[in-house]
Amino acid sequence: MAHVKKKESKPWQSAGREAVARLVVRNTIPPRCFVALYDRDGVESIGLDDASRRLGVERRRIYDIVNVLESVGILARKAKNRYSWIGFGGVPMALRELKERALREKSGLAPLPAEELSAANMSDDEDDDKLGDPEAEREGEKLSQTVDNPSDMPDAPPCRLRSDHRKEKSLGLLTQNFVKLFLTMEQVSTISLDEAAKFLLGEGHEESNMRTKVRRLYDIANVLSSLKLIEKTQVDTRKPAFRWLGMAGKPKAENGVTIVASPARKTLSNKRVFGTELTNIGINRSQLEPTTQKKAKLAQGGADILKSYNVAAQKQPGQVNKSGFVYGPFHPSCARKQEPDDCNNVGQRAIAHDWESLADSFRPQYQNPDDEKSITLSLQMLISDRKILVVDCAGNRNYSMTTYLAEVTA
DNA sequence: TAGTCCCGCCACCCG
DNA sequence: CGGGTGGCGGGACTA
Repeated sequence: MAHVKKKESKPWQSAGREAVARLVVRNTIPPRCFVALYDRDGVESIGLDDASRRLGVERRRIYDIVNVLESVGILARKAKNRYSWIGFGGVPMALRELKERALREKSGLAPLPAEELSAANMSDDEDDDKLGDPEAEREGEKLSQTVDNPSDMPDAPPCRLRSDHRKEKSLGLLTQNFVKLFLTMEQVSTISLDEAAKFLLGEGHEESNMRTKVRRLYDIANVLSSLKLIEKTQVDTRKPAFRWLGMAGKPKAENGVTIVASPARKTLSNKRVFGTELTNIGINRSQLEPTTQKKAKLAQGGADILKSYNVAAQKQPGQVNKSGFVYGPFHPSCARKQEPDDCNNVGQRAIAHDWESLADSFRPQYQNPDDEKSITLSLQMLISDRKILVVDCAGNRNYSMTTYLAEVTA
């Protein structure tokens, strides 16, 4: 549709804008901040307004992030302005689903049941609920935004061309297609955004389309990088490429304890040799279907994807009852006001695995100044699946940092 | 200078 | 018509 935009340059956008001014105007957050905010116990429902307010960014930015997160199974849309948090437990199944679909697309097999609903046949709501739980799906019927057959003629063909066009260019679908590229390429371990754009755009694309697509891929890649699903590598001096990490980017020891990576080595220690991850399947990239054909096949809702694990993923074993913890001497009101890209104080579990950094940056305020002397935060962190226990130097008082951070960011 | 990505306009859709 | 959503591309910034 390529609407024509005539945007006047804002004064603060002019070439003479100072760097300081840009810092003030800057209105984005790293996606990891979003995840850091919500990836913990007790988070089940996410409001976009709430996210926008708590992260201090404009709503528009939230849309981009949640669309990508939804595409990889971390979020599920429940209703307008509301998402349910699935967490990283939802990623493996979402990836499996994507992989399976990519395989079927490649082999020309009949689509999965959910795929039989092409984007053209699917209402927005079905699409929205593709990652949702059964509860949300039932709710979806009430929230239906169907655009099918808006006319009064029962036999009239559905009129949805524009929405289809919009949908097929959606960031969510682009994310899934981008991920599928990783899941189906074999002979190369990395892919540049230019390459990805060419695959996703197909032949005969204009330069402007390419630029736009690459812009969007940057957006997506940044989110996926923050999730540690991919990592940026430098193929040559200028052209970066991205390598698939998959769930390998989320190290877990066999006993289920999250491995702590130090800030200095985390970018390396979290790596996994490409080609060994479960999600990397062997398909020659050259065998990828023509993009036009692929688009049609990819335009599916996948309403069955996460139904089964959605709820289960939110309640993982090994969790400690939150009520079993008591607050330490910290005052929960120590606000999380730091640099926009500093999310450590919001608490992270699976994205950064950077607990040491978290400990370093954690600066609690003490209700009683004497406590600061008596309680040295050695921050031994006993990490269960979703809990961090902060043990004081005496070793006899445990505080739930997760609980604490929940309060801080509330 | 190419790569990166912030930023917000505005089209689209629905109630 | 208003509000939610999000595609899109200009252009500032960075390496």
